[in-house]
Amino acid sequence: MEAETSQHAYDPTRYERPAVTVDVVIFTLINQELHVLLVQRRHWPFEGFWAIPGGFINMDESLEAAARRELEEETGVRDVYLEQLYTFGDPGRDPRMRVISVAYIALVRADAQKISVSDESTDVRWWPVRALPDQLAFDHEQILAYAISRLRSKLEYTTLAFQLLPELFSILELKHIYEQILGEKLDKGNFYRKIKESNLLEETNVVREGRGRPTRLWRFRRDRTTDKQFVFRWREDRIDRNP
Amino acid sequence: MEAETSQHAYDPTRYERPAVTVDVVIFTLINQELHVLLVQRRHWPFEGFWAIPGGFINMDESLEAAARRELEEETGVRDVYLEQLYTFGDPGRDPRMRVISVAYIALVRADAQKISVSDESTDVRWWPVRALPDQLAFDHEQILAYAISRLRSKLEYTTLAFQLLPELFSILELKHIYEQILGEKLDKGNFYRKIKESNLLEETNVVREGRGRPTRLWRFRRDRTTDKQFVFRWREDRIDRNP
DNA sequence: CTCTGATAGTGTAGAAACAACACTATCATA
DNA sequence: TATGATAGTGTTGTTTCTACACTATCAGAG
Repeated sequence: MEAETSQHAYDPTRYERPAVTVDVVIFTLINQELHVLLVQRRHWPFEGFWAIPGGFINMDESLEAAARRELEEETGVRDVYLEQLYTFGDPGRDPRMRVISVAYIALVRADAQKISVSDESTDVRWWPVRALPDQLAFDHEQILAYAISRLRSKLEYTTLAFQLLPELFSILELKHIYEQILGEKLDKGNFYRKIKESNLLEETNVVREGRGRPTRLWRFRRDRTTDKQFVFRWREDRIDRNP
Repeated sequence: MEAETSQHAYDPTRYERPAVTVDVVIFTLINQELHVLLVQRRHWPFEGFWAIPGGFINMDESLEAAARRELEEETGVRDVYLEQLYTFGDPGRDPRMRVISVAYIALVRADAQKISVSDESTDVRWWPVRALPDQLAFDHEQILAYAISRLRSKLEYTTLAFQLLPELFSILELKHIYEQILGEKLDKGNFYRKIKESNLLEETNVVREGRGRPTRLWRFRRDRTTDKQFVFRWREDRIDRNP
């Protein structure tokens, strides 16, 4: 039921309204390592602290559209993977006013990482998730921790990882991403088998020359005619608890 | 970054704000069948339509507190399982104004199901999820469908089902819940083994007399010293896609 | 030209998990 | 004491997982 918990029919002036923002946790791979985009705040509160990029929603755009707008403002990237993460709305999380923040996760390809500093921030940069700033603005540590945990757990039963790779890639590069995000080593042979059997990849005849034997490149099969789920193993931390 | 996408430092009057509501999809078991609580709307818009209970958030309560308040208003129940589901905020989902709705899932025990009609609704009742009203108010069909799908997928890798049972229950009652929510028959022997091996249950010496052999009752082990994940199988629809 | 190191990719065997279903156990009541 | 009903266990063939040994193909060193 919407807008009618009160005793009488709706009166739009009766309720004080919180502000609603959209924050976007933007991940990418740089040198095979998982990074996240943070902006350094110019103003009070949390002046000088690093924060997850975000902003107010417009009244005529959907939440996802707002997230895409933010994403494009920060990175110039369109058409990336975007997923709603969670909505954070504790009173007092912003000292200025009540703010409800709908958090999104975005995955940006390794080959599209130009970023731009806005007027509201003094700096923008990619931070490796293994070495983040000590403190973030607002409750953004909590948001970021939850985003990383969600990313890990989703990686195991979705095709998310492909969103981080360029069009063509080798199977061992893919394995490297999994190892990065899951934070553990995977068996080469078993990885090969699983990814091949999953039928998620399409072989190309592109080959990359390197030090050893030439590397066959593959692309993600987008027609989704996959035979099997692509799952590594059952893991405790698959459980995607709320924050 | 909060509240600072504009060109200058924050001016609270500059932005129009959406209304924010919390909707709670409340599940329970009645006669071993999964039911959901819906209220029938008294006023425009969607007068006479069934809707998910919900209401505006207060400025000084957290989102979860608002959800618990709604839940208690509708069912008089406290201390139930409550989880944030998703935030729905498309413009136009409410004809009166822009409404952002944070949806929650609640699981209510089978033995606590008293409900009360509020002034805003003409009726409240439990609907079996297998036979819901044809049309719901607002975008509530979408919310409800997503809630059911989330419930199904979470059931397989969490201990959610225990939230629907009374303190003591038999293993076959538990199996019945799983069958209800997953919508498929499970093998008795395999279920026994899995649930026993999971070490999630604690044997009691309470026995229920019935038609055949007496039934041993169990309780959910809350100390969480579980050896193993409790998982039925890998299923396609485990993937918990966004709506 | 052949050795070596580096990368790519395959084979395999033991272990564990799964699924199907047959089987035993214990009660009430006819 | 037979029968039906519910509770609970055993068993077996199949699939999946994991660890790790193995083969393959290249560049460059000697």
